Amino acid sequence: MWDDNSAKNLSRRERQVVEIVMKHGRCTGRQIEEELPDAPTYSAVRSILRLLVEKEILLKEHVEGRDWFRLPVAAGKARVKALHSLVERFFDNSVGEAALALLGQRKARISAEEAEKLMKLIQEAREK
Amino acid sequence: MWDDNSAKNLSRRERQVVEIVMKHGRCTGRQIEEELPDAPTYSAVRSILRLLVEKEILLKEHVEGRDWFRLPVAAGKARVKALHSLVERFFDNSVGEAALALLGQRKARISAEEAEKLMKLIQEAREK
DNA sequence: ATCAACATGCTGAAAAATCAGCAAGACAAA
DNA sequence: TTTGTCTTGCTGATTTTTCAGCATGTTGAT
Repeated sequence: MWDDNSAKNLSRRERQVVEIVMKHGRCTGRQIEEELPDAPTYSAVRSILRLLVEKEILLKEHVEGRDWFRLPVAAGKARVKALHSLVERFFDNSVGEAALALLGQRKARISAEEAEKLMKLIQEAREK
Repeated sequence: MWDDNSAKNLSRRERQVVEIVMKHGRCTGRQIEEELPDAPTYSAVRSILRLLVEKEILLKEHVEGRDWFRLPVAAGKARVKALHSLVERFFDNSVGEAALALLGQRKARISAEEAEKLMKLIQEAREK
């Protein structure tokens, strides 16, 4: 299910960094430094990033004198993968149950546009 | 949002163990040893379990001469928590986006009953 | 009661992860 | 050019995690 480069085998800090990158799509080292809980020095952040790039878990692009880090796969794919894994592990592969849990949260708020798209998806996913 | 006992701050091995426990609801040390990738000795597994219990991330029940480990919260709550965490981490807290990703999967199939409930939830979550 | 086959907790060593300091490169302004 | 501010990679020390060995406790069969 998960190969060795997968998020499953990352250390705590590595995981935190990858999650930040996932959230934004792409980040600079400084951005990560800001968002990291109990942030260490920028040097330390760079060390972790260097490791992650070496392991090919992130890739680095040098643009206008700055390094940008992002996932080798499209962010969208990575997210879907994470979601899929969670549904498998905790919801016995039931997309419906997971969706219910997700939208059933009291503070769940979605835009009108999203609501419309969701309605359409539900119709499509509905078993005939 | 997350206190120090949260899954967010677990080390690699700790996380792996907690995930196995989550999957089964409750396990013995031997079960965990079996399912752990690159499993170390049983002693090592016990050490990790001892740590997790100490941190109150798992709790231990002694039944018929064996220790059983499980989550302190009910499985249902743990699921919602995991889902919530994923939405926070990967979807920038957007329930709508996560729901779209979830239901947008090609193989997503839901029952008519679920579809109905979901429609209702969407109406409720929709921003006026 | 004795033995074998388990289970368990503790301990300290080994390995991995984390981190700050430092030197150096790029760039812009003075 | 010189200065100041940003960037980056590397290094090795510190801290955390991981692990196996060992002593002890429990269970159940003979």
